[in-house]
Amino acid sequence: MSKLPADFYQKVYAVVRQIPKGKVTSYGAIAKAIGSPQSSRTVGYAMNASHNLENVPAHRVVNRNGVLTGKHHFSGTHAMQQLLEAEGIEVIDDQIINFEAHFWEPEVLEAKE
DNA sequence: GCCCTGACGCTCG
DNA sequence: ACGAGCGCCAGGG
Repeated sequence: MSKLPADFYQKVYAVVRQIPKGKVTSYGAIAKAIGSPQSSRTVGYAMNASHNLENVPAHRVVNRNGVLTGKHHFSGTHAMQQLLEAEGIEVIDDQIINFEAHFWEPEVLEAKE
């Protein structure tokens, strides 16, 4: 029942929206938080749709290497990097410096079966 | 209804 | 240690 694909998106948005300023997380962490650690790809896919939502700071979401893999999908070329730097996160060559220090692990949402 | 693509991640060579 | 390939889920043509 609550396993609808659309629900998957909502979960992703919910987690990303909870990312505090100056913090970042990875697709895999979100995927795991929503109960689908293997759906890391789908998480990124959901982020693409989240572009229409302002409540979803997609620029705070990077891959497990701390690389701005999705910056290419942003408005400009370094728009994502600019946003992260504005929050105090140092980004060089699409790579977040001290990624671990800025890493924020999302809380696991309770799946309502 | 089938095939391909995609903002990832892990395993194998 | 590095590179290539496969698996995962969902959407679009």
